[in-house]
Amino acid sequence: MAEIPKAYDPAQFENAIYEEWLAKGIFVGDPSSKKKPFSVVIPPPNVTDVLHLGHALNNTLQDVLIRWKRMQGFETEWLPGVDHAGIATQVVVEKNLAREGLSRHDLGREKFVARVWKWKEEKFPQIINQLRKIGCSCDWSRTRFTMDEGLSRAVTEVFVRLYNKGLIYRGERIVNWCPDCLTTLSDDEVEREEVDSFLYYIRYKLKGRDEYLAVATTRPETMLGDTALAVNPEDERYKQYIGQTAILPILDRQLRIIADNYVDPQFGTGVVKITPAHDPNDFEVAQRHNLEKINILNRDGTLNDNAGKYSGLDRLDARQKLVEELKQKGYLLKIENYQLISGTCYRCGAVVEPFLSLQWFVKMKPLAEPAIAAVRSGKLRFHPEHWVKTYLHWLENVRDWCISRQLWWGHRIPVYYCRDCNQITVAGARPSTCPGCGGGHIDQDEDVLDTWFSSWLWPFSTFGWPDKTPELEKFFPTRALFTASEIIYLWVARMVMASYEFMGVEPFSDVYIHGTVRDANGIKMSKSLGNGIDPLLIIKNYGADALRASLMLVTPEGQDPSISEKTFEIGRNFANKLWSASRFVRMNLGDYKIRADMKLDDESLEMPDRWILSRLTRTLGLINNYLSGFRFSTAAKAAYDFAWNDYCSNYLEMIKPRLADKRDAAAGSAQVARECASFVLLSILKMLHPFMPFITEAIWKLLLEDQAQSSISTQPWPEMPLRYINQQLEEDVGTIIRLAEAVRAACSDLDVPPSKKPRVLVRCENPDTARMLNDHKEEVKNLAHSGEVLASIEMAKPPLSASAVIPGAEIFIPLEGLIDIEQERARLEKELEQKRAYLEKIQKKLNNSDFMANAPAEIIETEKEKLKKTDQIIEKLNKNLESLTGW
RNA sequence: GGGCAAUUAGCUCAGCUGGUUAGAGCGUUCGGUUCACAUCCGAGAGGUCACAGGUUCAAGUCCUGUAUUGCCCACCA
Repeated sequence: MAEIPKAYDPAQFENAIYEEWLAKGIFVGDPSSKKKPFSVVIPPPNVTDVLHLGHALNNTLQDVLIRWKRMQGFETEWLPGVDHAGIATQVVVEKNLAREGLSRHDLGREKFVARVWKWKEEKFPQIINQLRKIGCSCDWSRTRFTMDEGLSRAVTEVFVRLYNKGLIYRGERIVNWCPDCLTTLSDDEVEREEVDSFLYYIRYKLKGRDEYLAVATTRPETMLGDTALAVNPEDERYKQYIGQTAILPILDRQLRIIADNYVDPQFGTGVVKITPAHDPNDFEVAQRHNLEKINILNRDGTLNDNAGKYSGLDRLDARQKLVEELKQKGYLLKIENYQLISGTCYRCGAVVEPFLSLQWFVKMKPLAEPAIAAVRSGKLRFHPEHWVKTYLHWLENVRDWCISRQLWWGHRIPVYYCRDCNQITVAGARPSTCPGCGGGHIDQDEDVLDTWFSSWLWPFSTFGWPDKTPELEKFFPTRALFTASEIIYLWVARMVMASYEFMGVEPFSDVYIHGTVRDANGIKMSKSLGNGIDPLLIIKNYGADALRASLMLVTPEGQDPSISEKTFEIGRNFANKLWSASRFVRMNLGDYKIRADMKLDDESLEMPDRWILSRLTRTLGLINNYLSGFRFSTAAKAAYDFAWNDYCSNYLEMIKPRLADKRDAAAGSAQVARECASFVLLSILKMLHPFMPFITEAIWKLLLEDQAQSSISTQPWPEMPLRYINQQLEEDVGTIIRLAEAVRAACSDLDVPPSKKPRVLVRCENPDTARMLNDHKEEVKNLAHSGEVLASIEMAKPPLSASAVIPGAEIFIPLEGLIDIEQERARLEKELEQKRAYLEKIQKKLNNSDFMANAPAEIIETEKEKLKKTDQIIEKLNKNLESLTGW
């Protein structure tokens, strides 16, 4: 019989095991299966770059759930894929081009897009490979990309449908403009930060009068686009000026002075310059008052001809020069320091400019309603629950979604313009002739769609929508979505909206929001900071299971995990423990062969066997509960504790002699121990498999030589009938464990070397305990690292012995010649002191008449019981202490 | 300016619906080459549960306020 190799070396087996899973087709979901479906779609990673630790966390969580459900007998489908990530990818590729001294304009649209595709062809397989290394059980036969043919068709279909329904419109609006990326940004793509800036006070002369009105502004250069001044209609200071005309300094443009409630009299001077083309508020004011909108910016952030002599300058340079001129000509009153909230491009960091342009929008209010109702009615749940507030806040205040982007990488907007008659056609395919005039001069809209316009369809477009496919039928709606909180608005809420609009149902029932991975200093891991950890490096150094188990064990539910490379030792050590324990069981099997479907003969089980089965049954119940409630970390810890403490430290230690006993007389007992140890080990492998798929599969194969063809991945999830839970047994073994601990502690305190193997005498309070201990001397000896054990109700304390008290029993360890009286006295006194403090605490409680009057009877009873027991223990400690005097 | 979360041992975190002497891992101290595992085993030290009030017989756990940290949202020029 082959033994399990001594060293746990994950690199030896991980790749081969993954290949085998693939070859067996275990991960492929079958739409024609009769089993109940359980599906998850991956949050498609951006094709911008390879995966980081955050992805490892995100995907491990999904894999744990999917593997658990697969073992539970569901038809599972975990659909993988990658996102084209519009602006993000375009920017990355442009930066790459820049190193060759080229811009995208040097290449032209077609060649540039080809270049991005090339990037995608490179990164895509790398990302897939990483997911495989991590062990993700994705259905690779259904891998999708947001710009592949099918998904592009879905995008066009959705655009056309929404347009025809009146939910997509084209309009002139103030949008966020990135002068470096040369595109519109949605509000969600603009990052806001406080910056130290200035508030400039400028005076505007009134027409035909020698009076001035002072105006405060943070962006003085925008005055070149002013078309009015505004005051609050209730502001007594300025009422008299309403309807008059002011003169714009430098350009001498005539500005109406209007009244609008938007103006806050408390802020600045109470007079606001109105620049309709470059401020969203001013735009609104201009609409109300029918003001002219003068655009002073070019797309690249330089000023245009409307700026007069400042034309051609960058807006920030122009600001300096203009302020200088205002100062010289006496228009500048003062400059104050001011904390400004500045918007910057989330991709390139450039200062975003409010910019008047013609864009495509989605009307969001009607789409938001069912998405709000879904959460209110409980059809859609968040874990942790508090995220519903974030979700609802956004949906309830949702604004129309600007979906056009002036980029080259993305889905082209399916809108066609006739050069001859200006007719607009929105269609799935380019019309050959204009439906309006029959002419053939047709241009497609130059812009592409926001990247989220494809990802909001992800849960159903990936299954073939708009076609009615068997996959869609079987696996949609999906069950759970795993993501970080940053994209609750950008993605999660929009998926819910799209699903209700096009599928009439929510896309998933549970949203699990996990934290963001931070480094040991609590700083968010990011590429730019260089504090990231490469998952592949961790896999190389520690193994994929160590990576996964560590992430699961240390990631607090719903909070950010702090992770350093050392974190992965936890998982690695645990994997090693599991390996070693399996090896130990394996080497003691003799001729016994484990079968995957092995059953236990309950009748022949001995006490430790029945105990570990009781513990196993409880643990499985806990894990099922935790996983059902998306409490992954708690579930992982329960499995970890059971495997390490109950199974390795206590059970295996207790049965060691039985396992190793080769005498004929012990054959039966030894065989039962082998069977039970094997059975529980198999259960441990199964319960750990979702968390640590590789090592559990590897050990599975080593243990089940004859059935090496089977995979643990498709084994049924372990289930234990509740009758295996045995409270009395757990208490008895609890007594044994406490006894052993007391012996070990005494020996350690008194510097008795373990090799000494001292005898242990136990004076029990009742005969049952004594009988139980005498019946299980071997177990006690093994756990206590002691010599002979003898228990009775009238055990005499031998002279010169160490003593200890546990509930229900006193322990004496004869140590003739070894014991240091003073040491032992000190031990007992310390113990006594602790018990006295405890006693005092209980007494205080019981002396409180309010407590006695109000607390439930059972609580009072347990307190009284505690008092009694502690009192007895103190008495025994005192006696044992006294017995030390005179030596 | 709003909202959300967090604050428990040196570090990272458990502690569910209030009631056994507040736990784990790492680190630390001491002791161990017992033939599964030194990626291990055993023992110990280490906590006024951020602060201040309150509810209660009883609060780490519930309420209010404060402080600190982090995140999200926000068109006051």
